[in-house]
Amino acid sequence: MDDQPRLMHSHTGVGMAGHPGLSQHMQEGTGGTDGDGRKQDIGDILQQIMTITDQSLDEAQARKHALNCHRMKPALFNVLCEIKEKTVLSIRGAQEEEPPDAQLMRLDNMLLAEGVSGPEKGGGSAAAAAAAAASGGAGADNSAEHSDYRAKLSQIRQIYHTELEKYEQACNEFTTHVMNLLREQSRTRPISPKEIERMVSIIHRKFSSIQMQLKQSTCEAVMILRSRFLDARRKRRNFNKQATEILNEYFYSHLSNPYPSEEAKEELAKKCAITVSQVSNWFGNKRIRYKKNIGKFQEEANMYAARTAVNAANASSHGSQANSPSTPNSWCFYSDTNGYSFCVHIFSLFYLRIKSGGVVLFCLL
DNA sequence: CCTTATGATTGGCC
DNA sequence: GGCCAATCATAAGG
Repeated sequence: MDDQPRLMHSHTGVGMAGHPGLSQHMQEGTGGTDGDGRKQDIGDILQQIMTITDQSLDEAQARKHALNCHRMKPALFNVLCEIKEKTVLSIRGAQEEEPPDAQLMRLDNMLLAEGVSGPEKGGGSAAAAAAAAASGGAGADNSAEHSDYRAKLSQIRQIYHTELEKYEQACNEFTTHVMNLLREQSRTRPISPKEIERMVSIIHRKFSSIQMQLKQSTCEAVMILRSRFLDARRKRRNFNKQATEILNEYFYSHLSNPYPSEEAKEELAKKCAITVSQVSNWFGNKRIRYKKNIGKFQEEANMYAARTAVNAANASSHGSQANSPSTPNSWCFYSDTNGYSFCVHIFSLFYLRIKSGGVVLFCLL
């Protein structure tokens, strides 16, 4: 009963900080009993604060309890929370909404693509596909390397997941700890739930930045692993003979304009079991190397021209042929040192004599 | 082991 | 973004 008016009084005093009467009292220092009493109060509070550490725990608890139980406490607390929110939260509240981090998304996508962060699967299909592509579709002979690669990848994966779990656990622990602490303090300090929320989001942001570092280093590890095991340049494999023949056939039958369209590239890629970019690489290399030394490729050019001619002949004589028109088994191809190419049909008396990419003779034996 | 062949990469150009 | 030219790095052959 004695407490309440004093509290009310001091509250009013705070609320009327700009009141001339109050400042006058402060400046006067000495004088009226009213001013003295207030000064006494402030002095008391200061004294209490200064000696708070000297108090016994029980005493402090009792004081705290008394404070918490005060009738005006909730109302005052709400007012303080409101003021705090208006002054502090409104300033920083605006830029709370953070856009989804592009860098983080990239890392996530990569980890998913490499089969590190996604669901467990037989070695990561994307990586396996990349490996198969890098090996020129040949496969089989480097399966040992692949299993080694997969083992290393799953090792990275395991480390990544345990670390991630550790971080998450630590984050949760820390969050609940801080929340409990703030909740506890919110009974005596003006801490609104919104502020607790804010603090939690700050903690989460801190931890997610740590997580991002983990993701980054995991990505780096995967990249190093990839470059070690799957770098196509290091693990170059020649295309198989059939693929090379298909590509050469196209090249020499389009020698005047050896630039396959995107569709043609896709078709060739499918036929050769290689990627479209490998087809592009092949044609790029072929064009430049052919141009550099046409003489060297003359023989090859003749041979493929002969094949094309034979195919055309076959097509026209037999109508449409279902079985592999590119390399008819019944034809044999030869070339001599003069740059002539021959192809002989084993059941007939025809042969082709070819030079410089064109059919010179087509005659009976 | 040296040379050649060949698929991939890189930097510059348009 | 495709192409060229130079280059790299490995495969293959002798």
